[in-house]
Parts: sequence; structure tokens; C-alpha cells
Amino acid sequence: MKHLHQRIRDDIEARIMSGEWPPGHRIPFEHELMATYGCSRMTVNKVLSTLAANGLITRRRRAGTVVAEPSSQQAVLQIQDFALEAARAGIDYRFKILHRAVEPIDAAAAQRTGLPAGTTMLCLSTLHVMDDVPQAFEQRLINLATVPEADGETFQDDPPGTWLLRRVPWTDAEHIVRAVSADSAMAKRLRVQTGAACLVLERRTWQAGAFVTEARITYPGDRHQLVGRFSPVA
Amino acid sequence: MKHLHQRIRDDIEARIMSGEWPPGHRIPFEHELMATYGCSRMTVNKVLSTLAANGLITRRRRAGTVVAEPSSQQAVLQIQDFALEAARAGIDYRFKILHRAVEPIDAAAAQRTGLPAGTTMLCLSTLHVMDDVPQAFEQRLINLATVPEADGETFQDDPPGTWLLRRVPWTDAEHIVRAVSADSAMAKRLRVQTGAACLVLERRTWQAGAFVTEARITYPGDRHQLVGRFSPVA
DNA sequence: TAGTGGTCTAGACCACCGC
DNA sequence: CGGTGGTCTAGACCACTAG
Repeated sequence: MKHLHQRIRDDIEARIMSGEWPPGHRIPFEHELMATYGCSRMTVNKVLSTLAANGLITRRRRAGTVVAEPSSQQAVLQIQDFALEAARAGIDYRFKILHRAVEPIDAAAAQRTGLPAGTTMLCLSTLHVMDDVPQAFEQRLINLATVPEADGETFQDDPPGTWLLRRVPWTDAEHIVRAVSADSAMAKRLRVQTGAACLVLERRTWQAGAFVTEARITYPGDRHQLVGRFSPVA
Repeated sequence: MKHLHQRIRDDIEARIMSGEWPPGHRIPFEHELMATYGCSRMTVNKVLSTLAANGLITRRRRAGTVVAEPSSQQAVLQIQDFALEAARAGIDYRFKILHRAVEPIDAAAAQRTGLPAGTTMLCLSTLHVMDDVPQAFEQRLINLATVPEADGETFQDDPPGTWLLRRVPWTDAEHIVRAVSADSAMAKRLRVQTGAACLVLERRTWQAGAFVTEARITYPGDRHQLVGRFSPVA
């Protein structure tokens, strides 16, 4: 192995993963690991801090370090950027803004976003098309109080999601994934049968507590899936 | 602020989040930050390493450190544990193993798991019921080569997923989320109309390269959604 | 090749908290 | 109270790579 802290980390991880050190098992103190691996305390500390940050172990002063209980399951899903995806696959990608308005939000949207009803937002409906096949329908709200420059933006080059991602850093996000049947309007837009199963991804983002945007993206169920790969340890 | 590295990190994060340092902006060198904050290089390095691990900045030797381009979007979804969820809500939860067999896997499963066709696995079909309403149908494969003790397990107290999570640590996982229409058999099991939109979550886990389990969980679309909250910065 | 980040040392002091 | 982890220092050498 190349680096000392890597060797130590791999070693400890292996013991935990193999079950040799089950949840609740006390891990050697830092000074013991120092002696074991013949290194300084900083090196040991870095390893253990990393493992703790990753949730593999729990550390408490005086009590020492123990193997953590397996955490609740999480799924990390990549949400594809259409333009990027298409470019990589050599596929033609286009998007079309079907609707654009600056409107006060309704009561339901107010509740979802935590903003007072009547707050005006930029409302956009966008259809994403690849090789002339509709791939997703996106309904988006953009908070003009947080992103005033969106008002004058024409979204000619980049779709709203990409444009926002490049411009506005976000600090918090909320995601909801659901399955719904397409109503007739959605079916027409996505060119599927009425009642066909669709995947709906809702995503709301905030920047330091200020609401930025909400996107509700509807994918035809037979054309899209969300995929994720995840390791509990970095 | 309490700790020096916290102050430094908050400071840099604030500059990035506010847009003062946009993507691509060169961050001061470590020795410059040392002087700015009057601390040692280790402290600065720890901060920048953390930020890099969180994807906020990109570091390259000789080239220096720059603010990272906003990463591709990710959704982190919590996958609920039925028993836990139900207990918290004071709802009755039960599960029923509908099918159990040790069988060689078919070609499709072999491809998904990366194992040779014909490998024998424990195959379980479980229905999850809350207050007498079916909430999910789970089809699971368990690799007996990795988890031999599953063979003798009756799954009387805990459903297979919970049992596995408690016993087998995992190092890698793959998730796929799709929307499908219920066929007649699934509709009957979940007590929905044939053709109703269902959310399907596929999850495959490995332990240090060895396949552990595959779960395909089908939720009625009108009864379930996956929810996640996420912050890009730890 | 020079300058950057990556790693590591051998100390130190402190905050916390279980005994 | 004493031992643990949390943080920090002032150095050092090394690996990588842009110029």
C-alpha cells in the first residue's frame, strides 16, 4: 500500500467488515494503534476521524472508540444531466420551454416551499427531448427573491436546471421520488399511453435557508430509471 | 467560533456559497492561508482536505486549489425500515414470507449480480403489511456463499432486510428506482388495480467484492414515496 | 525544475466525561 | 480525578505536475 494511513484504515475496515470487530466492539486506543503501526498519533487520529465521519465507528472522550451499529439504509441516486448524458452517448438533445410566467404561487406550493402564499416566482414548464423522443417533463419554480437574474434569462443555451446549477450554489436539498399514472395531458406530452406508470422526481433546494427552486420532473416509466452506486466508506 | 479549523472552513464556505469565489476561482495557497489565519499548515490542510472530500473544491499539485464546478445532482434517499416506521407511528406492522426456496439463479439474475449462472441462492418473497394494508412486496436473493447462516434462519422476528442489515456489513451498494405498472399478480398481492403505477426499488449489495443480496421491492405508487434530505457540505 | 499539495512526525495543551 | 479524544504546532520529506 502506498500510504500509511491508507494501510491502517484498510486494516481496521477489514476487521469491521469481516465481523471480527462486530458493532459495539471497542477499538484500540489511539496510543495503542500508534504502537501497533509504529506511527505518530496524528496519523492514527486522521484515520479514526475519517472512519467516524463515515459513520463506521463512534468516538467519545474517555469512553473510547467503538464500532458503530449499522446505519439505516440510504440510497444515493445520480440524477442525470440530459445534455451531458446525450453528448456522451452521441445523441441529439433538445429542450423546449412550453410555458413561462412570473406568477404568485398557490397555497400548495407555498406549503411545500415554506414561503408565504402569493410570493411571485418564475414558473417554467420544459420538455426534454432526445432523438425526437420526449424523455422528461419538468415543472419548475424559481424564487426570484433569491435568484433575481433568472427573470431576464431566456434559457436559450441551457435548460433551467443546468443554468441554475451553474449559477446558484445550494446548501440544502429535499428529494421525493414517486410513481404516478400519467393523466391525459402528461401522456400526450410524453407520448405514452394514458395511465402509464411514470417516475416523478421532486427536488427542492435552499441556499442558506433561502428557497431557491423546486423542480418536478416526470419521466416515462419505461424510458427512465434512477441509478445510484454507494459505498458507506469514502 | 470554537475551533480554528471551523472558522476557516466556514469562512471559505461562505465565500464560495455567496458567489464571491465562483466555480473555477483559485483559492489562496496553503502558505497564504497560513499567514492569513496565523496558523500552521496542518490546520489549513485539514480544512482544504475536508472541503475537497466534500466536493466543494478541487485540488491538484502544482496547479493549486480551485472552487469546483457544481457537481452533478445527487439525490440521497432514506429507505425506511417498515418495522421502525410503524413502531414510531404506532401502527401495526407484520410481514409474511410468501415463498422460500434455495435455487440456482437464472441467467438474468446472474448478469445483475455478476455471479455465474446456476449459483444457488436463498430466494424469498415477502409481503409487508401495515394495519392489514399491503405496503410492499419484496423479492430477495441472498448469496449463501457469503451469508451461509441465512440458510437456517426462519425470519420469524425480523424480515430478511432487517435481519441482513443487522448481521452483514456491506461495502458497496447499487440502487435502481423505476416506475412500473402492476401486472395482475402484483396487483392482487398489493391490492391495487391492475396497471396501477408502482415504485420499484432494486438494491444490490456487496461485501468487499462478494455479492451479498439483491432486493426488489415494489411499492404501490399511491401509498409510498422515497424521501431524502441532503446537504453537500458536511 | 520549481512549486504545489500529500503525508507524516513528535511533541503540546485542552475539553470532556466516565469512574 | 485521570484518561480519552480534539485540536494545533513547526517543522520535514516526498510525489506529482504545470510550465
